[in-house]
Amino acid sequence: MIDAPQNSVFDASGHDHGACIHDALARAETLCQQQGLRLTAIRRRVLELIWENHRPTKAYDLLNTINAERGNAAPPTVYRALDFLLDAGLIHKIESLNAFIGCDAGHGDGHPKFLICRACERVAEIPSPAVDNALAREAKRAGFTIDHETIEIGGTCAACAHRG
Amino acid sequence: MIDAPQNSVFDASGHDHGACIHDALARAETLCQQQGLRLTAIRRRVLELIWENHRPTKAYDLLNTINAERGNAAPPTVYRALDFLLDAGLIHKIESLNAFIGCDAGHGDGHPKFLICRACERVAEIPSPAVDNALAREAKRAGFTIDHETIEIGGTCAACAHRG
DNA sequence: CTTAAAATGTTATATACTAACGATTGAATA
DNA sequence: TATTCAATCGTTAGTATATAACATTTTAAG
Ligand SMILES: [Zn+2]
Ligand SMILES: [Zn+2]
Ligand SMILES: [Zn+2]
Ligand SMILES: [Zn+2]
Repeated sequence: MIDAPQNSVFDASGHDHGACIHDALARAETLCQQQGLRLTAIRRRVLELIWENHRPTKAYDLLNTINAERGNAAPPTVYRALDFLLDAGLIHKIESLNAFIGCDAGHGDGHPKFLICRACERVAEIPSPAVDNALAREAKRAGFTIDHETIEIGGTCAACAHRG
Repeated sequence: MIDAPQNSVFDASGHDHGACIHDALARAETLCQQQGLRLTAIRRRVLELIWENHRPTKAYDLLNTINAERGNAAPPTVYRALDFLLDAGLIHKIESLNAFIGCDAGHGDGHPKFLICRACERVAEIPSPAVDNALAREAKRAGFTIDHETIEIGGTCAACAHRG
């Protein structure tokens, strides 16, 4: 029997989730300060909820939580916060799930790419210069100028495959 | 001044659209015969409308057209046809647009990949073994088993860039 | 302070999709 | 050919996702 690979992007062992959330928010604070953006209470709370979940999170789930806490949120409340966080690069939208996930900067210099496990719903944001380069070549061949890439790979992570 | 490249996947010059639609439907008929699938009137008409449009087409636009023609279509009418066509591999869903486009078999042996021009809304389905291989390597590194790939590249096609 | 821009509250609506169930069609087979 | 059973379709209703429009509040700058 073979163990799931260590160092897998899906490997959650040794994940201190409290620190994970804290770090993500600290990064957000820093980025907003640097860029002169305002991480208001709502925006911060939405980002925090997404990181607490640490999975692709639906807008209306956020809405329900916010409403339970503050009682007066309508869809625009959440969608505006999400738009801000998207523009700031603090979250990504997973188009194939209509859901949002915190950016862990895993895309590096390139475009974001996601491995999405359908079993555990976890998502890994992976860098891949090789993929970016291959796509850049294809685009060039077609005379196409790339603005944005949606790359979402669905399947099964090592832990879930191992688990059966 | 540089002309847009010929042979671009976006190059529509010399495109006989009547023949294009006809060929797509003929391919669909053949495939369904081979696979024992039933290309019913509704399914055929939905596929035809998508090819007539030759752009990512929204479910409710199809619904409105069908309703104008037959008067009695509800959302399930169209969504069932779309599900059938998706399962048969005759169309693809563009997740980032919530829209559907005819499969021109451009994905070859690999997973479908799309270049999507935001200016003219045209879509090119491109093969790219290099991209597939690079993604396969990334997945293997993570111990991840791929089921499905959503690869949608947004930007500007050569003709639109050339046009200004 | 005053003021203008940004952010939020609020209501309403648009768009995308699915569940459930009965009616119809059509291919297989008795 | 009559039976029958599964696939397809019609219909109603409801859920899920997202945005438009405008009023009010908050914030930062002058
Ligand atoms: Zn975490
Ligand atoms: Zn998993
Ligand atoms: Zn055509
Ligand atoms: Zn174009």
